[in-house]
Amino acid sequence: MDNLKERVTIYEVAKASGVSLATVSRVINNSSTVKEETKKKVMSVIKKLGYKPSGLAQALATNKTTNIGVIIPSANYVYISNMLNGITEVCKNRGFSVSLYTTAHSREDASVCLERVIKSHVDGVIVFDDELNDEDLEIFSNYSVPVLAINNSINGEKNGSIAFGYEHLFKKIIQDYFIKGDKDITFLHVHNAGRLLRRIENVFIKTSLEADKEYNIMNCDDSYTRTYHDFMEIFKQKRKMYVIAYRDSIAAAVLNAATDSGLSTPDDVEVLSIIGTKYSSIIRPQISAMHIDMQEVGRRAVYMLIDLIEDRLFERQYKFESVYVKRDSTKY
Amino acid sequence: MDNLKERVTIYEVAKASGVSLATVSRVINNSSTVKEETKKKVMSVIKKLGYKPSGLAQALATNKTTNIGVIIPSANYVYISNMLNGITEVCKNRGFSVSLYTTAHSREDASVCLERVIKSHVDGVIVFDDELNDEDLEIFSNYSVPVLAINNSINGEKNGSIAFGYEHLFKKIIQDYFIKGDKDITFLHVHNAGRLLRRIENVFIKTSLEADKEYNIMNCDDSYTRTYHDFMEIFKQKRKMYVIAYRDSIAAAVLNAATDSGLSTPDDVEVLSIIGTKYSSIIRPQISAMHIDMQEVGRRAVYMLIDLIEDRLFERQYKFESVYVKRDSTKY
DNA sequence: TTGTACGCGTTATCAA
DNA sequence: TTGATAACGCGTACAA
Repeated sequence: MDNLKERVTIYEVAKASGVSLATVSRVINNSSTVKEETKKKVMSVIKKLGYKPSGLAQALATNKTTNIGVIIPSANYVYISNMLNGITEVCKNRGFSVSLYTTAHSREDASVCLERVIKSHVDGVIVFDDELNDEDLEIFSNYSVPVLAINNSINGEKNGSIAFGYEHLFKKIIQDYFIKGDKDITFLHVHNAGRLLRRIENVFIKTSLEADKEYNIMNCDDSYTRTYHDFMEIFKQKRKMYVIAYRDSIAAAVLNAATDSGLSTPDDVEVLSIIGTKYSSIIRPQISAMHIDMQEVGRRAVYMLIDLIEDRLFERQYKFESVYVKRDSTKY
Repeated sequence: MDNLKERVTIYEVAKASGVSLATVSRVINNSSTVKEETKKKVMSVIKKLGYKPSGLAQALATNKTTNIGVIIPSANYVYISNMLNGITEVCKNRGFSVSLYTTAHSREDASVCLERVIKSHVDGVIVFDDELNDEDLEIFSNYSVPVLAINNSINGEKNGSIAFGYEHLFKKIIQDYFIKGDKDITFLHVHNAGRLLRRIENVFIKTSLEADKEYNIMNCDDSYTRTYHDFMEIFKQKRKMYVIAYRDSIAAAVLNAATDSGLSTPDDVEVLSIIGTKYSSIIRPQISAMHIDMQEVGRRAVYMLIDLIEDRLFERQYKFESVYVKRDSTKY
């Protein structure tokens, strides 16, 4: 047991196989032609010594890390981990490794996070954190790090973006409900849940005003338990509601509270989830929700980013349109 | 807009502030004492030029990357993303970055994955993938990379491990049910779901034999939809079952199928989920499940790994005991 | 086909 | 308190 086994370097391989380190380098990179004989010899020495090139030194020499950074607010949400899975899948196939950075909704945090990404020399960054603004992201342009922004606008030569089409569909759902529905609509406002929610909230307000309808905005914690308890109270008084929730777990809190208060869905209480996941159809009653395949978003993001890195991304913008799946939590 | 802005190096900072690069290095590392005056000058130049030290070059020089690798089968499961969140949280506070590697249940994949981790020069690895065996993990010892294995045994000087206490509790639950329960128990066997499930399955078989009870093992896909459909068929014939599912979504599939087949829970159908998450209590009927706080596991893993890296981890083993929470999907 | 020598951006060990 | 200078492990012109 060598417990202080030092890393084998290219130099030792060279010495052991009686060639120069340049030749070893050629062998491991399959670059210029090396005589078959020496190649075999070198390879066998590499195997025998268990030599693995240092990614660090390679990166320093080539100015490429084959490492991409992923910035997310938190790894804790289902739709984010779906996306993460798509990202890691493609990265693995394309020979990139993934570095994870979370901002956790804190502004001070964000700048520290960005600094670290710069330091780490990633070849490119996928940003899925709409609390980061253009100014924040500009730092990447300053260090010429390509950025692919998901659900977040960004300008610059070396950047691309993936947009989510929620607003248009959302507006249609609301308008449709104004025509056919029989309840006031309550929008659950979550503090610090990102700009996407705020944008949708604005669409909600605008659409309501245009249709000359009553509407309610209600503050709500981003926690299943708290929301459940809040609605247990609310349902003591209000017995008819159409509630718009940001995510499935919040929607489930409302639905469970309704059921536990003896209300029926969708007759008394209707709930729409904005960001649907697989849990939309697992939870009963099944939740009507808007869906975007986040795993596919993750995959696409990597494809685009790699093209960006290799300077051949021509379509800088990509849009994922959401799909509305009506289930049992709403009438329409 | 400089769109080909080169990275500023320590050398340029030195030149611009009229000192040697050694002094600049001292300033950024707060190492040996630098005259306050020159220090200020250098710092202002650093700010003006927007200099950020290259993590790569630092790592090469110091042989420390402040980067840890995390190996997981997939990012797509709730309990894994919970753990991931704990990991990233602590890493951020301790100044480490996180590189994510997934094996996705494929053996060929695994070795490629391990190679990459070695190449990337991480200071340590957290392995949460119980399909990786000791032999696989030995590669890390060979390159003296400290490993913290979660739910996976590992030996060696530079290693630590976190174990999950599921078996003992599970055995008690089963034995208890044999005494009070009124149904045969069916264990859902998922192909390739890891050794944890296999271990628990073995406990199940052994406990059943000891108690001289009937038991059933049933093959099952790791998919909500498929399992749901399978059980819709099963419930046409069998009307009384106690089912043990690996995770919440599978448990939910059984429960929903039961409900949709007109069966009642827990009178007709009882379901136990082995790895409970927050969805255990969101899904209705609420799922009786065994729980381990995976976020805390993630945090602890990082603490232990960093201690390992810094050679001061004295308690090499840590065990998280699971807790059984009886909810509405079982009688006991 | 192979080897020499320099560069990548740092840290660290000497002297000064 | 500072400045040369040698590592760190590799890629790559250029020369041979």
